[in-house]
Amino acid sequence: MRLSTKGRYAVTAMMDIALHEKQGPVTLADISQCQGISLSYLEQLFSKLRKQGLVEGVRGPGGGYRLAKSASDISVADIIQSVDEKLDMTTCGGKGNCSKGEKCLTHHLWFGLSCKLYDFLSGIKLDQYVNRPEINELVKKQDAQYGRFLNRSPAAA
Amino acid sequence: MRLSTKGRYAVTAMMDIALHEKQGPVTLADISQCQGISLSYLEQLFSKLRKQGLVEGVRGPGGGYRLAKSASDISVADIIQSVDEKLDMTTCGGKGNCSKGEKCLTHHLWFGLSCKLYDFLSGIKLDQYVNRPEINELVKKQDAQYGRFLNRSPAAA
DNA sequence: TAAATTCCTGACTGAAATGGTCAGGAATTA
DNA sequence: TAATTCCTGACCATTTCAGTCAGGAATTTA
Repeated sequence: MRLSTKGRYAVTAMMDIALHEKQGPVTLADISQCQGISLSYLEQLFSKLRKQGLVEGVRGPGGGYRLAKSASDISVADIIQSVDEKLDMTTCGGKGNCSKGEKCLTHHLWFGLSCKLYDFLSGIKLDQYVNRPEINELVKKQDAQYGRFLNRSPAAA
Repeated sequence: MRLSTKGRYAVTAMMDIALHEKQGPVTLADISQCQGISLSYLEQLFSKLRKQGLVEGVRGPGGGYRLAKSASDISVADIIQSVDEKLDMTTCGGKGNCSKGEKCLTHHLWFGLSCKLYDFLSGIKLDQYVNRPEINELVKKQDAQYGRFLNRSPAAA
């Protein structure tokens, strides 16, 4: 199992897109500036997110990334697994052959922990935060601050 | 937040001690052999666990490490925090000044996630696994396999 | 058609964390 | 005194993190 800032960057970026779904595709350049993440690093992360079918890219002016499924179908676990590989803490991958073909002493601990952690993170979907009033306040304020979506044609949405 | 194999090593080692509490102090050499963790690396981890008051060392022959509190008072969160620093996923340390003095877009997400994750891992105590029959089967089998606690004086316990 | 925009890919890099090695000292027991 | 075990600190190879750079492909707009 791995849970680092890499996964946090990915979730943060996905949140940014989810919060601006109505405005059409979101550019990585915007996310980079507003969330303080290097553009090239974002490109690496989105390459993985795209391959996992979480986002789709739109090229050309007015393009960017948009969610490939509904925000209610994208969980934190999905995102972290896309960039961080796995949420499994057993050494045996759940097979139970960790110690000379048998389960090691801590197999039950790690297996149970992995399952619960996965269930927990799977239960947190992007849309749970999109419609909160206090967050939408923040979104408006910060979009104005950075001048996002000012010269965008309405057709893009 | 960090959740890597380092924390898993620490929890695994603590579990080993908890499972052998009745036999007296457990040597790092035994843990190293049975759990497949480098002895010197264990020494580094236990230096931190000791400083956090989770274990106490007993020097000299017949020595080793024992739990400094009851197994029911030691959680997975305690152990991971001892070696891995923190279980906080916010960039601001919970202060809410992540974006120019205000909360960043994902503050609520990370703050809530950190709290829930901490509650979750805090709820898992070492003793939950010690008394399970299927685990005690494993312990006996593996202790025999490695010849643990054979030439130990009863006084040690 | 030309230019601008944006995604997309791959190679490369410095810094940090991981996981481990080694050497040696301190306390305790036999 | 000798053996055992904790304890400390320095050191090291490898991997991961996070970012840079260069350049190409698709698309839109002028």
